[in-house]
Amino acid sequence: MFPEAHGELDAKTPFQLLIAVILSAQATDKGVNKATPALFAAYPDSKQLAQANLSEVEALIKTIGLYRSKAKNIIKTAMMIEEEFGGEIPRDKQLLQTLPGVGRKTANVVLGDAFGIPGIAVDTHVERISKRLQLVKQSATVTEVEEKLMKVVPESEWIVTHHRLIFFGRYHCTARAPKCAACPVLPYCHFGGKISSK
DNA sequence: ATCCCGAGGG
DNA sequence: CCCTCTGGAT
Repeated sequence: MFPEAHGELDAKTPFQLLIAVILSAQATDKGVNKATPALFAAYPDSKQLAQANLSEVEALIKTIGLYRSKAKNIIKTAMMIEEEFGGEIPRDKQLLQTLPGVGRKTANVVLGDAFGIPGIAVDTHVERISKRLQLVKQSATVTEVEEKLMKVVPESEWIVTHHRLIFFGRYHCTARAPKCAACPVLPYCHFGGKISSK
């Protein structure tokens, strides 16, 4: 079910992963992982969450941020999984994106981490690094970043590359105060270690 | 382009 | 205090 290395989100099933990824928008994995145990204890699967009370779900995920829209979205998503997809998570990017709260990035992560389907999800880290290393121009959209990376990286390594970029972005090439002095790819970086931590 | 939102880091 | 976090919908 889970082929191998996935992200740092805690989830026992594809459904829980889907919910966790929706919740992770503009939030840290750590923050999501703090809230999901209680959430999944109360609503372990789509059948349970589809019948959940809105304000109870809001209370459970409040600490994550953006909780009002996220509570509404995950309940509606659970309802759609039950009613339109027979209780199964669709293994298709377009179908996944019909679920509320699921966009291009979330769909890619779920397909890759739950089903091993190759793709490169462009999140804030991947976008930042691609631009600092000038793989794409500063004004590039997330879609352009995704296309560029898929062209440069062989398909068999898309998922691994994605996770490496995330890890690099989260712990080294951070948005604020990146650790340029100890950077392995400093010679390839346009900024050459002088990113003003503005 | 803007809104939604709280927690944690620097 | 201000910035950032595996964005998505309007």
